Amino acid sequence: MGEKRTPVLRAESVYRALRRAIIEQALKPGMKLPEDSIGEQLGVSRTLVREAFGRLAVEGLVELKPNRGASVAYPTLEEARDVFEVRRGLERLVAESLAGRITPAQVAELEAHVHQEEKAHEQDGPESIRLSGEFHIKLANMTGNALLLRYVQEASSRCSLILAIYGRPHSSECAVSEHRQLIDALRAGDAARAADLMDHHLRAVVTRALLTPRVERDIRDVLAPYALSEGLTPS
Amino acid sequence: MGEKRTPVLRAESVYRALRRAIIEQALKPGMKLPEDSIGEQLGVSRTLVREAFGRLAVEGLVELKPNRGASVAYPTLEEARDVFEVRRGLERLVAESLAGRITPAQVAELEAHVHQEEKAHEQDGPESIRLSGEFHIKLANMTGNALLLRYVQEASSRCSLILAIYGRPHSSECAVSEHRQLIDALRAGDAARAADLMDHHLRAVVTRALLTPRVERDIRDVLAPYALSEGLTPS
DNA sequence: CGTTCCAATATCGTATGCAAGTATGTCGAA
DNA sequence: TTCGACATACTTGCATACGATATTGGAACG
Repeated sequence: MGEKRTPVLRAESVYRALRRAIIEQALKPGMKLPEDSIGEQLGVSRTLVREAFGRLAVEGLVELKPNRGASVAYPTLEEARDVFEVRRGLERLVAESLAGRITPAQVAELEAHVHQEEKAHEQDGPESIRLSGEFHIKLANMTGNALLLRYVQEASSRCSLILAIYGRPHSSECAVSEHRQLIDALRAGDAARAADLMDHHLRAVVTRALLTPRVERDIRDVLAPYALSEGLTPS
Repeated sequence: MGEKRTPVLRAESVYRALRRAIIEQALKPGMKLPEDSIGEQLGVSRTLVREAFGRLAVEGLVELKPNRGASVAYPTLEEARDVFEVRRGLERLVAESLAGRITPAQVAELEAHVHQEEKAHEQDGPESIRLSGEFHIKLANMTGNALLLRYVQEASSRCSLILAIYGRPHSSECAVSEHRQLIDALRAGDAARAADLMDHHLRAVVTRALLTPRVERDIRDVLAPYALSEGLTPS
C-alpha cells in the first residue's frame, strides 16, 4: 500500500492542527509548547513546528519569547478588551456592507443556522458555543471581502482564548434572539440599524461573558507585584 | 572590539528587512523571492528566510505558492478594494476611540506632524508620502489599543503595495487639510464627526490615488484574455 | 542552614544536506 | 516545422546536526 504521504504541504497541516488545538482549548492558554515533543507528536521535525509557531505568533495565538520557546498566548485583560473593541469595529463593517446587499439565499442560510442554534441552545452543549461563533464567520464570509473574513476569523480565534481565561464557565455567549434581529435588519437593508445591532450584540457578549479574572500563568508575572510590595528585588 | 554578534534574533531582522524592502518598493510587487539568493544577500541561511516568508505571507505582503516559492504579493484590484474597505472600518474605530479622550500633548504632536507634512508637500518629495502614512499610524498608536495599531499598520503596508501597482505616479495621497479637520474634531470630542471625516478622507484617498490599472505580473494572467480572443486553449 | 557557583540537562537558534518537485533545453518522431 | 519525451539544472520541502542559551539539581562554601 504505497500510501501517498502528503500531496500538500505538511507545514500547513501542522499550522492548522495547532491552530485548532488552541481554539478548541485542547492546548490551554499559557501552556508551554516545546518544539521537540510537539514535532514528535505530529510526526514532523522541529523545523515545521517552528514555522507554524511563527505564523501563529503573528495571529496572536502563540507567544514567542527568545530562547525560552513558545507557549499558547495568554492575553491580559487589557489585550482582551482591545480584541473585543477591534472585533466590534470589524463586524460593524460586516453588517454595513451586507445590509441590503444580502441575497434571499443567504438570508435563508442564516436563518437555518440560527434555527440550529436554537436547538443546540436547549441542550446547552458545547455545540452552542461553536455555532454562535460560526454565525459571525458566516456573516463575514458573505461580504465577499476576503481580508475582512480573515480579520474576523482572527479576532474570533482570539476571543476563544480570551473566553477560556476570563469567561464564566459556559454561559452561551451569543443571544440567539439578537442574531435574529440582525438578520431582519440586514434583509431590510437598514445599514445603520444593522451596524448598531451588531455593536450592541458584541458589547453584550463582553458584559455577559467577560468579567471574571482568572489565574495568571507565568510565575514571574504573578509574583512580581508581591516581590515589589515586600521590597524584594526581582533579578 | 568584541562586537557583540547578535543582539537579538536574526530571524526577526530578516523579517524586518524584507518587510521594509517591500514597503519601500525596493522589492516590487510580483517580484520573485528565491530563498538562497536572499539568504546569501542578508548573510543568513535559507531557514531564516523561509521563516520570514511565512510571517510575511500571513500579513499579506508575500505570496507563497507550493513548490514554486515566494514572491512579493501582487494584490488584484478586488483585493485592493477589500483592503481599503477594511482600513476604513479600522480607522473609523481609531477616530471614535480617540475623540474626546485625546490629550493636549497628543494634539500638539499631531499638529507638529501636520506642519511637517505641509512643508514637505511644497517640495513634493517622497517625504510627503511617508509622512501622510505616518500620520495615520500615529493616530492608531494613540488609541493605546495594540491590536488596532497592528491592524492599521498591516493595512497601511498593504496599501503601499497597492499604490505601487495601481496608484498614479505621485499624487500625494492625503490632503493635509483633511488631517487638520480631523484633529479639530478629535479635540472637540465629536466622535461621530471624527469618524465621518476619517471615512471620507480614506474614501478620497482611494478615488484620488487608486484608479489606474497597471501591468499584470503573472504572464499567465496577462495572456489569458489574448489566448481566448484568438481561440487558443490555455492548458 | 542558607547562599553561590557549577555541572548536567533540556531547549532553542541556525546552518547544512538530501530528496523531491519544477522549469528549461535538446533531440527525435511525425 | 511542430509536438512531445527525456535529460539537466535549479529551487523548494523537510530533516538532521551542532553550537548557543536557559533551567535544574546539587556540591562546596560561608
